Amino acid sequence: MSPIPIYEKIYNDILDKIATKVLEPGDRIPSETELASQYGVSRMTVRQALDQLRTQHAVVKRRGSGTFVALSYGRSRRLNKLQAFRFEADLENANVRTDIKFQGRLDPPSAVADRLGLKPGQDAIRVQRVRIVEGRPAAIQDSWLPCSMVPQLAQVDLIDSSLYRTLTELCRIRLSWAEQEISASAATAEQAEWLMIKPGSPLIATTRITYQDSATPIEYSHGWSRPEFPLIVRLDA
Amino acid sequence: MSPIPIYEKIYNDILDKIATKVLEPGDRIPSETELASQYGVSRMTVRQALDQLRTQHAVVKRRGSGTFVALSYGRSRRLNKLQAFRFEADLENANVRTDIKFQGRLDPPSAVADRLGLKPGQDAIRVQRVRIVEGRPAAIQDSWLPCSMVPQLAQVDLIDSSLYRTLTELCRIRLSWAEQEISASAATAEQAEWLMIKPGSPLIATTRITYQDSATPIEYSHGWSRPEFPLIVRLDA
DNA sequence: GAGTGGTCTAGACCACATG
DNA sequence: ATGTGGTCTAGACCACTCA
Repeated sequence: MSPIPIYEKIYNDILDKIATKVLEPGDRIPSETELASQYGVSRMTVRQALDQLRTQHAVVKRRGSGTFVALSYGRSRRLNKLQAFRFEADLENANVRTDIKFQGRLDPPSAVADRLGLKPGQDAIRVQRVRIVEGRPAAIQDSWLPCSMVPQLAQVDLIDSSLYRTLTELCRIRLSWAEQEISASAATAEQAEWLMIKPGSPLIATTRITYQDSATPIEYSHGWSRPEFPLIVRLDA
Repeated sequence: MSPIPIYEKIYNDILDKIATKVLEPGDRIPSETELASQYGVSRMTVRQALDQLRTQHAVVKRRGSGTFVALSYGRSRRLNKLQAFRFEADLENANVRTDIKFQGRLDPPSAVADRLGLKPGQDAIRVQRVRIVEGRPAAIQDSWLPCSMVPQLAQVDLIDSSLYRTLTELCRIRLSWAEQEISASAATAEQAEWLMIKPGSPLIATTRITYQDSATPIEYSHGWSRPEFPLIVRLDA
């Protein structure tokens, strides 16, 4: 069997057609039977591709009527995908710079060791960054990772200053899921200085644990963003 | 064919077994082949049930090894489900009271009319509430709804003070999905008074549009919560 | 009535994990 | 070597929508 499943190919083909505007929001896509004969596969295989598209809200199915490109596709999947970890992902056309405040190996505080499941004596790597959008400081990101899993991270230059890209591309680590807590806080003196705002100003405060697989934490991080950079979440019934 | 699909029954059966601790986190559930013969159905039907469970993170599949009850099931699906709209949903054992500050029919400001897709002259209903948890004010919720869709809402008593329950149970409206923007803000004088905090204190600020179906808005709302009541989001690869 | 998606069958071969 | 889940087939009948 070919290395990539057929339904994956069908899925990608349709996603491409949406991205390149061959299929536009509201358009009907070929019926399941039609796609099956086009690709020379059985209908169940086509359905597998369409199910995947539906889960991601790329298409909407209407029984008796057809399958349609979702109206809102392209917007509104900001935070539900792990991809959103890349700070840049939501700011595609923006000019993003990064100021690395600290990067190195440390004995982690106990709160960090707990979240990462580290035993006493095991080191962690801390990466502390300020993200700058269009010349203005926008967010502070403070990440901790188990040293044993990514030893090289203590010295290496981050690809594009992106921890996400460095982990996936350089360290070959597959990020799987994350739990993120979102709150608000008043800027401390240091945060205020880094973000060029007044101490006490409200900030979006996030805490995140990212997992490699169902239960192995790979990153524990805190973030503080200026309110002009809100998070967007899509909720489903 | 029976009114409810077979895979739905299998799905519910397994979910029940998890809820009643017959199956505990980490346990292996019967193999697909085994379930197929137990229920007297084909394997594809069983897979449909299991896929549904996996999408909801109730189970984890491991190729060559089996299907297992997820370790974290029960926690961590807080904000991803529309059900989370019920303010109480995340505070199950907490004592929640509600102070209704305003409930009635109004000519909506243009920002509200825009989001709800109202034409000039069409009224809206505003419901402004303060949620009180364990005797302490926790959040302000300010909702706007199209009067034409829920005219009775102007006078009726909210079921349990829950807009979510009133809409679904009394108005028979099926909420479908929502887009929520999360930011932070400093408490105004009025907000500070209602929440019994100091003016200028940081608050979690949310803006939400809830839809009845793929594109019909039914609610536009703002919320301000004290930071002690963070939101939790699960992100997937 | 013709076409669509929803459900379901009874098989098959494969890649992978574990003993 | 055995058993698991991953992929796939070539059909089938049903419920629904729309012309």
